[in-house]
Amino acid sequence: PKEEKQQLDPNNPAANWIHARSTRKKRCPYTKYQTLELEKEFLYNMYLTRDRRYEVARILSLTERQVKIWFQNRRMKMKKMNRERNSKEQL
Amino acid sequence: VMILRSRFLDARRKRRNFSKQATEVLNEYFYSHLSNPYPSEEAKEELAKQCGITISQVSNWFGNKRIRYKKNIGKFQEEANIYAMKTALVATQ
DNA sequence: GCACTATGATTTACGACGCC
DNA sequence: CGGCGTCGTAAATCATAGTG
Repeated sequence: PKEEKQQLDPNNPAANWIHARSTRKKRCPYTKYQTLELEKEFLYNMYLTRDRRYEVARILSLTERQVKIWFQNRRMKMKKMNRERNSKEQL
Repeated sequence: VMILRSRFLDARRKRRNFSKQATEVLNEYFYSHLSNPYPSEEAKEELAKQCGITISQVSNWFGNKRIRYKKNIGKFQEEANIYAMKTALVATQ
């Protein structure tokens, strides 16, 4: 039938899905203090103004880009937590 | 407050390994889609249902599997052969 | 029990794409 | 157009489960 496609790569199982950006900055875990301050700021408001972002970055010795991305990730985390919470309450 | 909160959140790291059958299902999908092991949202839903786990857990499993496979293909060769043979058997039936 | 590995989950950092 | 939004992911790391 139609299993010939599988045989195309026995030893080379299509390493096509190897992305790997060589220029990407290595992940560097934030300190407890940095995380705590970021969480406090997030509690205050989930979205940063430009000025708050500048301030937070300065205080925590992070770049504004890092702070921006941290908030983006944190919002996604919250969304995921809410999703799980909702599905549990449905039982 | 934040300490209590983080403790609560860390409790989620309590885990149990997936059942043998669930791992079986996930591996079958992974090795039969080795050229593109990225299940669609629908496929994830189906796998989650079959395995009795959440969609997030399916995503986590594939994320971990892809990177760990890529990092050491040799280590997974035997496993890959087993599942390749398994799907080949199914195809002949 | 203890050291070590396997494994599931979480955390940084982007690319792709969307909206204003 | 630029910049910040979400979404899905890579890769590293964390924390615990499993194993010898």
